[in-house]
Parts: sequence; C-alpha cells; structure tokens
Amino acid sequence: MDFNHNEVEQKWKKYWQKKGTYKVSNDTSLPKYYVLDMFPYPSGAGLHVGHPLGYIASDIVARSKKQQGFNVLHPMGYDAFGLPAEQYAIQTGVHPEKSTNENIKTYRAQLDNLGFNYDWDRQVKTCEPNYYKWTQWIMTELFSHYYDLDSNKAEPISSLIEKFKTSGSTGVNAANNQESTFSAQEWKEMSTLEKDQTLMNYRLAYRKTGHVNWCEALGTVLANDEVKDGLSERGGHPVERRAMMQWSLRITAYAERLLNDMQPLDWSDALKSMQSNWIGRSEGAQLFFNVTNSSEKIEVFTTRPDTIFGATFMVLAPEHELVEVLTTADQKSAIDACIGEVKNKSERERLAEVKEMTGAFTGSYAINPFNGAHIPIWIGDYVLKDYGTGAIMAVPSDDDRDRTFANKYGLDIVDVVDKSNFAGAGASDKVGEMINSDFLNGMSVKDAIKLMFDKMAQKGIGNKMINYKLRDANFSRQRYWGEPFPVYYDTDGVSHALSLDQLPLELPKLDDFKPTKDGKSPLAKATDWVNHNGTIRETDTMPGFAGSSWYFLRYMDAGNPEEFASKSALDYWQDVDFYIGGAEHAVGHLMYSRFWHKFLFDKGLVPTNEPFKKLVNQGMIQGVIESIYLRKNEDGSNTFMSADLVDEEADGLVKMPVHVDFVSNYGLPNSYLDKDGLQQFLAWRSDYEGSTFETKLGAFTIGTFAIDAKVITVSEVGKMSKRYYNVVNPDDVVAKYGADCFRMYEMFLGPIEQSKPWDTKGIDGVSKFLRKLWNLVHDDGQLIISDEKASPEELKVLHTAIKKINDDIEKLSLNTSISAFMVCVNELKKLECNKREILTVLTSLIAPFAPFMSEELWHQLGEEGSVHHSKFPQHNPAYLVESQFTYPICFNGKKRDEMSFDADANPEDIESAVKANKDLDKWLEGKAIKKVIVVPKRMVNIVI
RNA sequence: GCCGAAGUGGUGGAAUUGGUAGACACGCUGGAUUCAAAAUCCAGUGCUCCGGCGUGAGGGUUCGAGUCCCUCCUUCGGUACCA
Repeated sequence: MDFNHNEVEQKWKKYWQKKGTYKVSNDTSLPKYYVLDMFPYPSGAGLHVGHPLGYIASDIVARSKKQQGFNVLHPMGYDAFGLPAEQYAIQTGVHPEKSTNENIKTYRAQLDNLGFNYDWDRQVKTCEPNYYKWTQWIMTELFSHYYDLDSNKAEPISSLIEKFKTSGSTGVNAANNQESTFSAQEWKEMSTLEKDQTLMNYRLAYRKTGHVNWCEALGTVLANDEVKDGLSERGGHPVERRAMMQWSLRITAYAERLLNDMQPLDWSDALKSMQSNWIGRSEGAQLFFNVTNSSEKIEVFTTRPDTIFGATFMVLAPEHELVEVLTTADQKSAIDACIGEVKNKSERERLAEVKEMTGAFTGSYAINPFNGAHIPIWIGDYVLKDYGTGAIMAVPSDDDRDRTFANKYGLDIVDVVDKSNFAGAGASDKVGEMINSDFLNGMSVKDAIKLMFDKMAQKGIGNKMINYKLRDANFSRQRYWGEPFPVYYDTDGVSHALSLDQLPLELPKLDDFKPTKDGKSPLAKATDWVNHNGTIRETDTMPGFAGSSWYFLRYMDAGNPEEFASKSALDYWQDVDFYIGGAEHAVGHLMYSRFWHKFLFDKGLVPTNEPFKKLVNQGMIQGVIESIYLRKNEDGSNTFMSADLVDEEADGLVKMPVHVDFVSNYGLPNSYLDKDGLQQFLAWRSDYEGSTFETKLGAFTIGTFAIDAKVITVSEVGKMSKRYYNVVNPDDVVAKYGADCFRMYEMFLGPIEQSKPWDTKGIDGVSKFLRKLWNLVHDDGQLIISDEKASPEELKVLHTAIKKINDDIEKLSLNTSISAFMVCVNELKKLECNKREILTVLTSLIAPFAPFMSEELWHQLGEEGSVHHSKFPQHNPAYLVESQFTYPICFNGKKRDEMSFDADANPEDIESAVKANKDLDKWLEGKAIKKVIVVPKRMVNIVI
C-alpha cells in the first residue's frame, strides 16, 4: 500500500485538534514570534488556488519558527464587513450576516484541508459585536483626541479645551481644518453647538462638509484608495465629486511620522515607494500675494519660489473661496460658465481629457511682492482645491501645465531659467542659471531657492512649508453592513460619543438594505433605533478598513471582554514580526493600520510605534482565460469561429469565456474544443444548441462535427474569477494529490513575491518527490528502517540539506528549499539509506512543508508527541567539512583543468603548486604567467 | 510623464551577491519493464559548422561580469493636472 493521503490527512487533523497541537499560550517564558496573514474577505466564491499562496508560506515560517523554540502566534480571521455581502443581500434578500457566516464556513473547511497551524481559538470576525465593540471604542478615542504639533502626538481633547479657554486658537499648535482664528474671549462666548463645531476642526475623527467621492450605483461615498481611474474599486461604477457632511479621520496629522518611521522597516523598496508616493511630501514655500482691488490676500504653495519673476499669472481652483470676491462684474458670466462646465465634468471625464484645460479670467490682479508687477488672476480646473492652498502662481516658462494653459489663453511667458547647458532637462527640472530675475540673476536654481526663502521671511510675505498629497481619510459609508458609529446628537445638534460601557452599539436588524439616492444610510430607516432617548443616532457606518486597521492586535488576546487586548498580552507579543499579504493593500490597509497603531502608541496603549516589522507581498496566482469567438448572425443563429480563422479583432465577433474544463490543452497556444468539449459546452449552455462551428476543416453542427476538427480557443492570462469560469478550487487539487503535495507545489512554482499563472503541469514532480521520500523507508506498505549508524556520506547529505533549507526559510526562498529536499532525497536514495538516525531528522526538517506525511512518518518511526513540537534540526558544520577541494584551473578566466588540494590549504601553497604543474604548460602557449589569483574554495585563475 | 521591480534553455526557475551560468523540476529523446498502455526506473538534453558562442541590445570597469557603471529597448506593478 502506498501513502494514502486522504486517510492520513483525516487522521492527523483529528489528532491535532484533540491534542490542541496548535494552541498558543500568552503565558510562557519562550521568546515570541508573530506571523500574520492578511485576513481574507469571505466572498461567496470561496478560496481559489491563489489565496493559499501566502498562507502556505506563512504556515511554513510559523512552523519552522516554532521548531526553533519560539512561541509563535499564527492566527486567522475574517474581514467580514463589506460591500459584496450587502450587494448580494440587495439582490437576493439574504441577510449579510447569514451569507457571511455561510461563506466563513466554506473558507474554514477549505483552510482546514490545507493543514494550517492556526490557533482557531483566537479567530476574529470583524462583524461580531464583541469585536466591533473595540473598533467603535477606538473611533471614540480618535474622536476625543486631537494632534498636538508641539508634543508631536495625539492629546486628549479636554486639554485642547483648556488651551482655548486661556488663549483661544492662537495658543495651540495643532493639526486642524479650522479656517479662522478666535480668541479666548470668543471661545467663551460660543454656544455649545459652535464649540462642538469648532472642536470638530481639531478632532482626529471629525465630521465636516467636504467634497467626497460619491458612487451612485453603490449608494455610498468612497475613500480615495477605493477609487481607481474614476471608478469604484469594487464593481467598477462611476464616481463623482459631491459636497456632503461626512466623517473623516485626520490621518494627515501623522503624515510625517508615517513617512519617516518606514525607514528601518524590513519592507520592499517597491512597497515603501508606493507609500511615500501616496503620502507625497513636498517641500516648498507658502507665499502671500496682495490683490489690487481687494484687501484679501491670495495664499499659494510653490516649490519654486526662485521663479517668481516668471510668474505671469495666478490660477485659483474653481472651488476656491476667493473666486467670488475677486470676480469683477464684467467677468462674472465667463467665470460662472467655466465653473458650470467644470462641475458638469465627471471625475472620469476630467481624467480622460487630462490635457484639456478649462479656465477663465476673474478680472482681478495680484501684485508681485518683488517687482510690483500686476499679475492677472485666473481660475482653472487644473488647479485642485484640496492640494496645497488651492491656488498657484503660474510660471509658464518652467512648468509644463502652466505653459499649456498660457498657450491656450494667450498669456505671457517670461523665461527665468537659462537651461542651455542642460540639454536633456525638462521644464520643471531644478537646474540652470537664473535670468530676467533681478537680484537672482546669475545664480544657480538651488542657490536662488535658498535665497528666496530668506527674502520672503525678511519681507514677511511667506514661509517654508511642507505639503502632502495625503488627504484625510473619508470614514463614512452610507451602507448597512458595517460598524455603526458610536455617536449621537443631542437636541442642540451637539455630537457625543458613547462611553465604553455603552458599547458595543449593535447594528440593528434590518430587512431592507437598499441604499437611498439622497445619500442617506439604510440605517436611517430604523427610526426606533435612530431616535433614542430624545437623541438622534448617527446613521452612517464605518468603511471596510475600520475593522482591519487593528485586527492584528485583537489576535493577541482575542476573547478579552474588558479590553481590546490586555497590557500583558500586548507587552508580550509587541508587534507583528512577519506579515504577508497582497500588494493591493500597499496603500489603503497598511497606511490606515499604521495610523491607528501610532495613535494607540501615543496613548500608551501599544508598546510599539510600528505594527509590522517585516512585510512581504506575495504575488497573485493568475488563471488562464479561455474564450471562443461567437458571431451573432442576423437570423438569430449563432456561429462559433475557430480562432485560427479569425485575424485580429474582427468586427461583430464576441469573445466568450468558457469553462477551462471543456478545453483541451488549455493554457497552451494550441488549446481547443473538440467534439467532446463542445458537447460539454452545449450541455452547459443549452441556449446555444443548434449553433454552427466553423473550423479549418469546414463548418459543422454538433451532430456532424468531424472527429479531427477543432475549434481553437483564445488563451489569456488573467484573474481567476467566477466570470471567466477558470477558478481552480484547492480542494480538488488536494483530493487528487494531497495537501502536502499542493503546499509544496505552490511554493515550488517560483519566488513567493512573483505573480504567475496556475499550471498543474509540474505538480507530478513534487508528487514524485513525496513518494520517493516515503519509499525510502517503505516497501510494500511495510516500514523498513535500519538502526545502523549513519555513514559520513549520509550525514553529509543530510546536513547540507539542513543548512540550505535553514538559510532558505530565513530568506523566504521556499522554492529553492524544496529543491534542496529533492536533492537530499535523491542522494539518500542513491546511497540506499533507510537509517533511523537520518530519517528522523529529515522528517522533522520537512514537517513545516508537508505536515501530514511528516507527522505520519514521525509516529511510524516511533517518536513521541507531534513532529511539530520537535526542535528544528540545526546543521552540524563538522559534517560539511571537506578534506579535499577540487579547484577549476582557469587561464584568463577560461577553465582548462582541475587540481585537488586539501580544503584548508593556503592560497600561497596552491599558487606554487599550480605554477609547478607541468601539465598546465600546454595552455601557456609560450606566454609567461603574470599573476595567479586563488579564490579559496572557488577557483584558481592564471593571468597570462 | 514620474516612481518601483524585472528581462537567463522549449517551459517554471537556480546561481554562495564579482568566481566553473543553467541547480531543482516540467517537457522532450532514447532505453528497461509490460501482450499493450498507464505508472515506475535508468540515461541524455543551452546553442554549435566542435574552433567556439552564449544571461534583452550596445559600450565600459575587472585577471574574471547574469551580478557593478553608462546609454538604449521591452515587460509588469504603482501613480498622475500634486504646483
């Protein structure tokens, strides 16, 4: 009997569960190691073979760390609130809670099939009240804190109120969106509501009216990172800008820390640069311009104060608050027309016609503070309201966009930087020599920028300023399936947060989840819930990223009813040592969780400043999309065309994805549907019965289809998705090859960071390897094991493998570590080794990769307990010592011969031995030896 | 456009970080076993006109370059009127 993976898997799954093999204790003197997977959103489609890629890698790391003597936290849970469950509910009437729990059940069964070592007692589900109680609590804490720029951390709002009482807004240096200043006296005279509204401009979770991404199809607003190319990330629906009252999180207060603290983290450069780009720090100057016909000043942000003499016009964003004041009577109609046009453009249109600028002249002029020149003030849609100050000084000579605008509207262009010595330089590159710029003439751009900062400060017209692209995060969703805000409004309209003992504020049961066109949350329909003791509850819910911004902390102490996690648990586990997940969360989730973590750190609630020490983005496993060409004929009949009859994208042909199961040779250039496949296809899509198939051999119907005829399909690599009928369920692969084989094969495919199409063509290799390993000690189902002492050769093979695999796991190079296993088993097989001494160690070495087979072997070998508790075997360098080393002898880098020396021979002895070797003379071709280079344990190169 | 990553056999991919390029596996070829096939096992497998040539292209540094430097090309990922 061969290794029966199905039986063995069932047996050990039960054993592990019964013995609590994977339970993790918080109470131990062992050093900790925290391995985390990005928890999945439990979608209705279940797991496909791509999902486990990261889970397998983290499982291997977790298991091997455990074997090395660490107490390893390796938990799993579900990001269970979110749009898809709610969209599904709207379509089918099934309550999101029900469908979510069903999906979770499917996920759990699929995960269990793969033999992961999760401690399920620590599972979290973000949609459960005992979890979102703490999500809500953190929100109330953000609500009751502001960011103090002097202490550079979050401080309680109560101390802000104290400061307002003594010195008004001028007495504080805090992150805010307060537009006007006020004195202590003015603060005292404010009504409760006015005070509340003022505090809102400082709170870290605050409500304000702002321009947000409104998605009508989804009936909700979205955060910036949930919008891609003007379409919603989920569903691809159009998104428009709308002014709405919304909750936001003041993540911008943490911009600098989010940027700087990334430096020491063990993250890839790609990921770090994505985060820095998103934060988008730029250093420049804040500059004030007086205006000829008004007392208002225009504030601009520029990174190029040196070019001020080339500022031939100013541009305000159409939404800028000064536009109304500055527009003169005779320009009013032009400005109104422009604003109207901009408003009507959807976000998508604006992106599509990126180079098309729209603008209009306000009729007013600004005064250049350095030469008194009058500069026309325009509005233009290429200037954004919410970046910088929403106003720019335009320097058409040194900025491409300004030049395009100047050309379109016939505005002056004055060259201020001579770049003739820098041939390849673009308009905005900071190189060249200043010209036409008064006191700056002759200076380099860099010196001129420095000097301008000083001049601006002297004149009192501007300062250094740092700007960020990062915007505050929109935190409201007008949806049902999310955390309700723990906030209510009293009869005066003043906002209050619920206290901890009032939490969780549970989501009321609703039957009608439909969003409303007016932007109200479905919760508004639960009038009993909304009106509570004479107060009104907030009806928006929190976005998907709320629950996922801190879940890694909950795992540390998952059941705790008193705290989000106990201090002792937090002090023990500290932070995540190793985090693995998809790159699609590189900006959103990672940015938000770092922000929340830093906030909790400021409060002294978590012991570390950053949550994720090491982070790896696993690649995506893609699918093959097979499609056939369909032609709808005028008479209503259908013709399917073989792809080899179709050149390019012929008119009137539709690419129709088909189940890859029907396709022969799928994934290869010559994939096709034969008669068999077509029969399956027609059974699946009976609406195409009677169709004609055009092939190289002629046109057929299914009844007349020639045996040799083929309908060639089009193969593409793309997403694995229900709608392409190309989803491969890991359960099927496991049923056929076993979980161990599946795990090792996914790792063997290539580097974990790389995306690649799923392809089972190589899985036999891994399957063969596992069989070989098994057969080292099995014959006809009988265990054949020898208690003889291992030979030096055998020990060398084993310890080479231990070293290599040890190193590879550390580097997360799991594909090469599997190669090392293969080499090891092949060599042992050659040596006909079935020694207990070797096999016991090998079994525990491979346990992280193939937990089922190794556990079975472990017990057959008569070992106690679980192999997953055994110490990870360390290699013994003594077994790897070579007595001799064979050096390649190269002449000018080309290998010509070989010579063996004692492994510890010193280079000088080798050199003289090589020189003395008469056999090498024929390669000298009469030339003299210039130099002999001996690279110990590598090679000898003779330079002639 | 900008930022980041990467280009190695028929294929997936190795290469101790400047030291015998192509490990390991798939595929293919031949052989063994079999009535036959599958499965299994063994051998071979970068190209070659057998001099050599070979890591996207061209140049450079070096005794020696897949690896370092410069120029260019291609692919993928991110991002975009960001002043």
